[in-house]
Amino acid sequence: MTSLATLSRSTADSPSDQTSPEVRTLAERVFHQLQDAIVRGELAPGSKITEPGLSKTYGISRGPLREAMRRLEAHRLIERVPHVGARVVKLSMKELLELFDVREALESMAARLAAEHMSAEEIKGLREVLALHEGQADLKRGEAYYQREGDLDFHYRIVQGSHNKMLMNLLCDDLYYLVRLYRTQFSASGKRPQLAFVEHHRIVDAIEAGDAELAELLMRRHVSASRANVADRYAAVLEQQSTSSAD
Amino acid sequence: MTSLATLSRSTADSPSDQTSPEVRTLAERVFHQLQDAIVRGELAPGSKITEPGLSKTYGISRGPLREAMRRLEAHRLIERVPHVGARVVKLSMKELLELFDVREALESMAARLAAEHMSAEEIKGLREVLALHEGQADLKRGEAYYQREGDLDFHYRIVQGSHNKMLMNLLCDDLYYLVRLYRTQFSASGKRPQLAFVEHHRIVDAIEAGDAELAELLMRRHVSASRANVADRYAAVLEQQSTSSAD
DNA sequence: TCATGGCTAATTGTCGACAATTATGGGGTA
DNA sequence: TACCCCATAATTGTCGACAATTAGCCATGA
Repeated sequence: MTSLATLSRSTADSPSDQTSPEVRTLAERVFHQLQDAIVRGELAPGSKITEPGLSKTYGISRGPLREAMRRLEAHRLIERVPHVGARVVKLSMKELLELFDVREALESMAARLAAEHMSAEEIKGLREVLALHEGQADLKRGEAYYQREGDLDFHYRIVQGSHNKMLMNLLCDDLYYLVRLYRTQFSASGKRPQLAFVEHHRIVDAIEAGDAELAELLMRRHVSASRANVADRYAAVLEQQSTSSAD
Repeated sequence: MTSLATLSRSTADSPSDQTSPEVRTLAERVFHQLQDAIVRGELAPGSKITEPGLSKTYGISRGPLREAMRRLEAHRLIERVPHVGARVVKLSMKELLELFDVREALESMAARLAAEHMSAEEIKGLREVLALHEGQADLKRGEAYYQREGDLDFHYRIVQGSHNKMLMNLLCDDLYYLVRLYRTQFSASGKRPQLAFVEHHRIVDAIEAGDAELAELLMRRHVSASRANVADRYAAVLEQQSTSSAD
């Protein structure tokens, strides 16, 4: 039972007949199904998706399917060209770094607002999330899958603690799905769990103390460090490629 | 000839038969038409919009119309409830202040990136925009319509100067339309044009000097001051209401 | 008078078919 | 052999009709 499931949409076990809570229309259901399929990597990044194909796969007509695809396009999970077709988005390293810049801006603001508006119960829940993930990290130190999902769990809580609905929509409904997509696409192996944990704790400390400026600064550094980590790894890969095969 | 028209979508004079540049499908055309109609206030905020009604108004079938409405929903210009209907979004003061917080986060980041990446020609264009608006502000000091549109023009340039496509999409395609909607909804009369001009110039100075941190800080204060201005005016209105009519 | 029940009308959701556009492949020519 | 043009096929865009759900209204009863 993934802890993230309690926060994000219901990630049911059986992907076909999930009678989700408030999913009352075919278009919405297939939207969530496609969203999951893309984020999980079942639909390969860059692969072309065709309306008749999906229509047969999911057993629905092209009408609601097109509406679902419109929503996916709005969430930047697929890219469409009129009269040509749609394909699953494929994040380049440049776009990934852009995504980190946006996250840095929005999440630092979220941390600041969270320090101002989070209730005692919310902070308590936040600490519980941290404790839970710490235990998991002890159990499976190398395998970082749960840890990474838990990382998003943590960020989810912060954003919700900001009590800013627009921020919640932007981050939770849009950007975090792109983050998850990136993690499957690049098979991101989080290298620095201990560091991230320490940073998480300090952020919560600042929030609990009501120190908005400090919370903002720490979250900013946290995201920035994550970005630098990705950039460094990418540079290393490029270096290795240029040495192994003379360009 | 509104200067903003050169940057945003083509805001044609005749709203009916605008054969826009790259608008190759009915759904896209009616999307832009509806977007303009909402932002201009022709479709009143909070008013219910019905599919058969719009279908007759724009002379198209409900299929492409629904896709256009999906896009409007994704851009937060309309709100839909399954099986019930859609209505034009009506920004509450709370949501407006939330919007300002998001703008503060994103635009300060944009200014920082602009200071790092903007080319000499782009900065030159930015200065020209400022000079143009300054002349306009001299001509019509009280009436702030052009000035306000020009204000967005300035911010547009900064965001584009960031060379961050994700940032550009978020701000230019989504948030700025909400800003324009707010200005028509609240008939925002910009009170502080001189102050804004000074702030704009200082931001450009920082960008030209390549001082990313300063540009970020100044833009942050600029948006924050604008937010405070709105909040103060709103508080004043509330105060006046509570004194005139005993609540 | 007010609450409740069902009925009607309107709107939204879904579907299948047709039209328009684009990609693809083969054939012909320089 | 390489390039260009055209015909075909597949996909996307659009439309009208039918089914499902909802809101409003009127009648009925306490």
